[in-house]
Amino acid sequence: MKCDCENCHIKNIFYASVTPEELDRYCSSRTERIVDEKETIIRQGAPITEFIYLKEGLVKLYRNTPAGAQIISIGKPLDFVSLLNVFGDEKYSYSVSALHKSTVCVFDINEIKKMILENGAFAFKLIKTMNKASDRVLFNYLDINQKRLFGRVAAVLLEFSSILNSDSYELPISRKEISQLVGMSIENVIRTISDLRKDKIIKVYGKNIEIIEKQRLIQIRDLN
Amino acid sequence: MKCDCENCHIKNIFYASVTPEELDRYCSSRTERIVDEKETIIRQGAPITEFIYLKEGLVKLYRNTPAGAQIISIGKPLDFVSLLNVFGDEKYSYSVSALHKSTVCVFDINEIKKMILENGAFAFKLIKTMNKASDRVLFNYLDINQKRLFGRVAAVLLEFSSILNSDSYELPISRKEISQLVGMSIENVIRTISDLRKDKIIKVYGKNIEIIEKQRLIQIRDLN
DNA sequence: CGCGGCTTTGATGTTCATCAAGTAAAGTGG
DNA sequence: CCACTTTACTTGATGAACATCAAAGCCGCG
Repeated sequence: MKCDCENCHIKNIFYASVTPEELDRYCSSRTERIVDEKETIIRQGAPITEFIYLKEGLVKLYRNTPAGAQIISIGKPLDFVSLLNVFGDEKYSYSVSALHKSTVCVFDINEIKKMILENGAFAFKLIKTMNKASDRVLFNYLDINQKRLFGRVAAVLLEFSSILNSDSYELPISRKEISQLVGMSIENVIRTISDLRKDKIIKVYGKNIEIIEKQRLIQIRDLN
Repeated sequence: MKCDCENCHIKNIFYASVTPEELDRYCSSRTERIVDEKETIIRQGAPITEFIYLKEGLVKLYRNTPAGAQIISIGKPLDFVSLLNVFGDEKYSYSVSALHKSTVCVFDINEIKKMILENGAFAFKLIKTMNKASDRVLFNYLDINQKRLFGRVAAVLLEFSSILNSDSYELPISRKEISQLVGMSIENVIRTISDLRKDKIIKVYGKNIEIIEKQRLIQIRDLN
């Protein structure tokens, strides 16, 4: 398989200081895997043997708890999927599954480890990238936590608008999953969406969302 | 200043594969700083020029938001204080201040960067350690979020019991700070502590807490 | 066609924030 | 050291935000 991905983080990180042999090894240690919607990419509790990167599509990171499923983060293209604690732990503490048909790049984790050990520039850029990624997840969570129902739902709708780069899109997740993402009951999530519809801030046809009054939605997000 | 700290993470990380010159450089680039209770160690918004490590004492990581202060995590000895995004960002996105008189070890961030670039084994162990640390913060937050008032307060009381290694201790933080840590109102935090006292699960004299029925407190944490 | 899961709305009760008001404790200036 | 101010703490009362329960419609799938 050729290394033809323009925007690949790993490759760009690697390019900074790479010998031809290293690039060869990088290319041959990589495999692409296509996963269908709803397919599981990483299973909570499974041993960590791979380092995974989302080339295309959309995924959710979540974990099962005694109180039910909890969605930790939505993964966009060019995000690491092996986001948290890949090197610090033996087993995954969360699951990842595809929201759309997606393509992931898979490396043997020992290959990445080797690269870290042998190539300091790669190690440094990887630290930087992983730092940024886990920071984003944590602060997103901290932000959501300060908001109430309306603010949380507005934040989710705007986040997908930003990810999908459109004010009119098909929701990649169910109402129930929104409730698992914002940590509130499904009934109240639905009620909130209905209220936003009744106030003509959004239009809703099933899974299709159209943001009508973006400024008001942003206000609701920021003031609630 | 000598490198005499038995348990120092950085040093232990470094020992794995260290030349005498490297250890020398490590020692000379380190400075110890003693901070008083309530003194600020890191200020949100300040440029990141140092890499900081908590040798002794207790600190809080927090950030200021439009909705008020929010405590992100409590830092114990041997924790990194420069926990999140030290390499990924230009400025600190949170503050750190001392809850007790504390001792921190300070490195020039460029020295740490150099070590990463030049010593792969150091880089790998640092990644591992940072991964674990940010994981702990995130999952602690995810856990707290699934609990209600009683469970959250019980979790905080038990966490300090574990950190201070005793069932009878002086609370290192105020009631208000507990409320900023668990994300609930100060009045309800106080009410909850009072209720636990009335049920004879804990004894309270001002800042002094004595856990009487630890098993029940653990139950309250886990079932609420 | 019928079953199970997802969605929706209404009704009800719980959990929690907020307001109010007072006490205790800790810092401040004379 | 004392009067003064501020900050932390505490309890009660009220209403808002939210979860839960109930019932019904919808949709996909075997």
